[in-house]
Amino acid sequence: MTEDKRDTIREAAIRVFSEKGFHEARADEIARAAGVAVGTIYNYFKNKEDILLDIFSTEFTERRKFYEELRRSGLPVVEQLRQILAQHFARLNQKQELMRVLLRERFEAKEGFRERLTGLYREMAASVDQLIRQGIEAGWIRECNPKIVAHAIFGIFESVIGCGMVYSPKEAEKIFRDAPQELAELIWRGIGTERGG
Amino acid sequence: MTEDKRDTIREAAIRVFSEKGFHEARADEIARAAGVAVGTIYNYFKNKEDILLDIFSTEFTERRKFYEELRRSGLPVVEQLRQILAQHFARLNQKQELMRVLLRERFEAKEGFRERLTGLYREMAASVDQLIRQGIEAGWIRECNPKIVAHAIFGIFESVIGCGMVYSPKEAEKIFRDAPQELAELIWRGIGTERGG
Amino acid sequence: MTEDKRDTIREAAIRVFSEKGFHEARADEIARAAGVAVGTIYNYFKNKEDILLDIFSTEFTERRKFYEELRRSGLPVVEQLRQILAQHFARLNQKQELMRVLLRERFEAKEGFRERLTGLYREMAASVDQLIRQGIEAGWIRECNPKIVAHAIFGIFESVIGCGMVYSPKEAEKIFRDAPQELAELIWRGIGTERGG
Amino acid sequence: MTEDKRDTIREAAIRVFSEKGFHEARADEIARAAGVAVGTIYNYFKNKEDILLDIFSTEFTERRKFYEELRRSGLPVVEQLRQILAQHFARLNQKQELMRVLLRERFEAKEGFRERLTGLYREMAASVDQLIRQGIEAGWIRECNPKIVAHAIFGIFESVIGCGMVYSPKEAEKIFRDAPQELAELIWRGIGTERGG
DNA sequence: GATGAATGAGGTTTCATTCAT
DNA sequence: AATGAATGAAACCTCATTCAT
Repeated sequence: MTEDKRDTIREAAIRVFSEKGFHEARADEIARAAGVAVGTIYNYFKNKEDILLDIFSTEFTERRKFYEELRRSGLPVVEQLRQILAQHFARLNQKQELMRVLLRERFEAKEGFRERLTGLYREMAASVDQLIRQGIEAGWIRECNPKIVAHAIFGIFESVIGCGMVYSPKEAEKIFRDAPQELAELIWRGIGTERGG
Repeated sequence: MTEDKRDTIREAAIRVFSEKGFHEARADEIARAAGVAVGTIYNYFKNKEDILLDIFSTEFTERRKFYEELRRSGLPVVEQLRQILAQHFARLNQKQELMRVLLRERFEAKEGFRERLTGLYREMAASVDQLIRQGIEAGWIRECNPKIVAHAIFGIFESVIGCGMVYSPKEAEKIFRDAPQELAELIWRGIGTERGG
Repeated sequence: MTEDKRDTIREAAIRVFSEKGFHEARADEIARAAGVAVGTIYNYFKNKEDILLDIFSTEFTERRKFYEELRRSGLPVVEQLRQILAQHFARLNQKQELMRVLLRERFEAKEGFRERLTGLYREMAASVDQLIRQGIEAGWIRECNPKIVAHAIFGIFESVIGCGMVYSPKEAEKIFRDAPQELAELIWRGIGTERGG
Repeated sequence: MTEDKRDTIREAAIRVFSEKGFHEARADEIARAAGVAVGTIYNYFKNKEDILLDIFSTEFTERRKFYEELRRSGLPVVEQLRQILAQHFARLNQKQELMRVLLRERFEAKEGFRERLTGLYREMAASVDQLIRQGIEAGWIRECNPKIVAHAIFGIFESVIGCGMVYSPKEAEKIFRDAPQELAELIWRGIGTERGG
């Protein structure tokens, strides 16, 4: 099946981008990592940037789906937020390479390309923003600027990836293990009301 | 004076890197922005990477100095942390372009280069880490993993820059204005004990 | 076949190097001479220097093979030397451009590169050196310092190329025609014993 | 005195050219070797090429003077040739760096520049050529093509320099010591008549 | 006359992308 | 659909030369 090959290439690209960064990643390295010829990449993607965009939109499509399901779930707001945190921390562990790529290349600057990335980003933040608003209305979350706080929460997620790139694998492993609890605690205390969290 | 020229070039590079990102920034664009010829850049810097490294180490040297002065100040730990937050938020506003560069290029991956950057990063995080430990001992900060929390705090700072890059200038301005209070609040609630903060 | 292309590029480079000298030869000129794009050169050679090295080692490999065959031929020493002279003079005519390159660039000085060239050179001289020693033992060649004389013989060969570069083509042609006899005579008288040569 | 400075620079250039070759020699390296600023070089020489040309013409002017004095000396032809050999071998030892430069850069190819160098070269060869003709007429030198032989003699001189560049300093020293006798012998036997040499 | 910081033309090399097989 | 050799635009950087001091 043809979608298979596209996936293979994307996954290979994630590994290479994660290792070298988008700009230092060479097309033939991605090809080698994917076990195909360079030319094959261009049968499935318009160009290198297109792979990166696909990585982002694949991930963000999944997230969007998750947010929508959550929204339709009818669960209490606090529980929804709790699940978002849980979900994010889980992915940080399971998909470290992907997360590195998303973290690093999120501000990729080429004309027209960045707009699409930031668009995806804004949309994702908006979901959390909305949830926070509802939490405030419901009295579970203290009065705050939901947009700023939503981004701060993502900033906290990203700090974990950052640690993973800055410390030795051994130290990083410890951090990855403890971060979910630590940071969920930080966030809940940070945004909850006295009766909430 | 010759240090002037080096500064001029570094400042110009910050503007261009901030706009285009390190990899998309062309040497002659930096030169034009600095009002010098391309060759002149290379009289002051070994290569393009060397400029980026200089940007980081100039900034991080300043930060280190600030941390050290603070440490020697004898101020209570909470006050020290408060000043660090204040200082960081102030810089976020005053030096947006510089902060963008630091945020974006912090994981630049070229062999040997990344090690130096991450070294600077670790060192900076260690200062805050230590402060948190002292805060815990003094009973102003709740029991937590200081390393993880230190990085989370930087993640929160960075989320502001991220906002600045994702939203329109007008929206960004609002965010930059409100973020310091909002996020200081988030952090204090997040890490303080009941009696602290 | 892919070896074809490498050969084509090497031959083109010989023509350009011979005309302009290694340093004045531009990569795109070599490409044009080879009828390929610049990039193609770098699919077959690491860099410009690598082409030059390849020119030398291709030629010197051939020479070495010739010397070895001769050595195994069981021919009398004098006959072997005679054939070496004949062979060299023949090549001076047939491969003037190549010989110019070998003459000119033989002392190319870049770190690590020169060592490889001079190594090839020493080896070639050693073959003749050894032959001269045998000739002395056999009584066909007068007592002399074989190493110095071996190099002198190569110096004599090279003087022909030098002529070819210093005089007009018409004059050069005459020189190339007469040099073999003239110089073989010079050499035999110079090194032979009364009964030898 | 101003001629002093010009000499200083030329001598420094000889050292650097001899070490690195003309093309790899940097202007500021020459300046450093001469103990002057780069700019100073250009007060005395039009450009880098001009220094090389000056090296050649200084040397060749001296040689020409030597040849002319010899010609006017009224010495027998054989003695004149003997002195030329002696003189050349002496210089090989005393001015090794200079000789290396002359050997290496003699075919330097830049348009218009090479013509001037080869002109100097032809002229020098012509002197020996003429001497050989006289030697033939006088019956001291065997019938031969004087132009070819003249160049061969220079080729033999040059082979000594070549040795000096190819072998270790220790080996080279031995060669330099023995070469004059060895090669004078080679030349005399090579070109002399039975009663001559 | 001496200086050396500034200049900028130009060369080597890389690497994303194409396209004939 | 897959291949990978060929392409050539484009970027970094060098370094001979200049000229204001």
